[in-house]
Amino acid sequence: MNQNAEEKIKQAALRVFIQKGSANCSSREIAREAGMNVALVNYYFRSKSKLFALIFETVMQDFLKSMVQVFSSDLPIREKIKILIEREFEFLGQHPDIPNFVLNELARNPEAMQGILPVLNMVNESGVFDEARKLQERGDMRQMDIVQITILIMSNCQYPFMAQPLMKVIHGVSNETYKEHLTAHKTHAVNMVLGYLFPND
Amino acid sequence: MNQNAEEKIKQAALRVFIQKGSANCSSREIAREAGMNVALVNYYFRSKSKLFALIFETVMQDFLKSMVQVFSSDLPIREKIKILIEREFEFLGQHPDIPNFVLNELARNPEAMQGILPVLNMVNESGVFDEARKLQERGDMRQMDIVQITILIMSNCQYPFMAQPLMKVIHGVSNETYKEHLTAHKTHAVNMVLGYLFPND
DNA sequence: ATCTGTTTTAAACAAGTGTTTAATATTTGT
DNA sequence: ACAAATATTAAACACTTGTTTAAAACAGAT
Repeated sequence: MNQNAEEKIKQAALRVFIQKGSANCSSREIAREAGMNVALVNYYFRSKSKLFALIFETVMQDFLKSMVQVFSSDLPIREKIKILIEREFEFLGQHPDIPNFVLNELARNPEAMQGILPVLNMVNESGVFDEARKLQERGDMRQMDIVQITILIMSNCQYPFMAQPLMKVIHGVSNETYKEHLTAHKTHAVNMVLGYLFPND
Repeated sequence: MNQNAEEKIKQAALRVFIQKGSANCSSREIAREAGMNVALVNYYFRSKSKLFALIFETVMQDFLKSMVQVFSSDLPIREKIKILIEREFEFLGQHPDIPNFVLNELARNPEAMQGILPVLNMVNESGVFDEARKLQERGDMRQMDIVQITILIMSNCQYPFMAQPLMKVIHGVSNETYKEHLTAHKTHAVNMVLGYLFPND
């Protein structure tokens, strides 16, 4: 049960932290979810905040891993963005509450950012930003700050998943039909974003 | 100091709840922020959860008020959407952390939705959804489920504000330059959304 | 000035929080 | 088999939580 216990606690912490947030859950709840004693949580991870920092980094890595993978490929940038959006929708289909979790934690305790700087550097180092800038200089891509392009893409990928509880109550749709809306929305997101970023096509 | 105290507590609660979330703050913190005793919070509002429900409803009303106002006007729907997006950006510029607050609370404790159903009905009763459906039948607007149109618009309005902490650390920009990006982004949101919803223009 | 109702406070309550300690159980190496 | 190291537990620590209680301060009316 050696590594098993540590891993069980990690997975329990992942579930509980994402579902409830770092502040709205207790160490005992994580231990209970893992089927273990409270003291064991601190035995392996020293403190609740250290455990959270670890989980948060893990989530950010999973969150950005497939993104960087797409960026590092040598596809034309149109394809990169298309695949990026499609992968994002696929990933978020399986982990729909991660964007809310990440943005909320970042908004509420800004110190959480310190631990994820190396993870975020992977994105910068992929060179995708420079690539886009070159395309813009050639006039193949709409003149638009890279920051805003990032916002544009992520808005149309992440928000649809984050807004599920709100949309369900506004339009009175079930979980299943909203999932159908999400898969249909993927196409709209791809077409709209690509159409706007590359108006010459 | 009669009504003054009650109002002071409400405003303090609004600030604290939005900044920290309903779970990550204490009644004593709200009382301290209002310059008063803890017991007074419960004297006026019975319990922390009742106070939160009240604040949450207030926020949702402010959040949707200007939206419904635009919907109820008799402008052409293109103009409605344009003005809607611009107002949304203006509103969020002054209350940038409300979307995160709302979506997070809705995601974490779904019972919070019960109290806001009447507020949300204002949107349905504005008739804007029916109006869009008629335009679609005439072929003047892209065939697209109303749910997805809602998602499309709100994504490009709200997410840019929600993602500020993440974007700041990804691109290493300051608060001021990000604000400039946001105002510039408003134009992109309007043009892209309108261009996609009304491809015949 | 006294009575009445309202507002405000300090103090206490039980329950839950993160964390530590010291004792017990279990595995590991020899 | 025994000893050392590791894993796990129950119990306690001081502290914060939401809420209640009973007393005090305050107001307005008579």
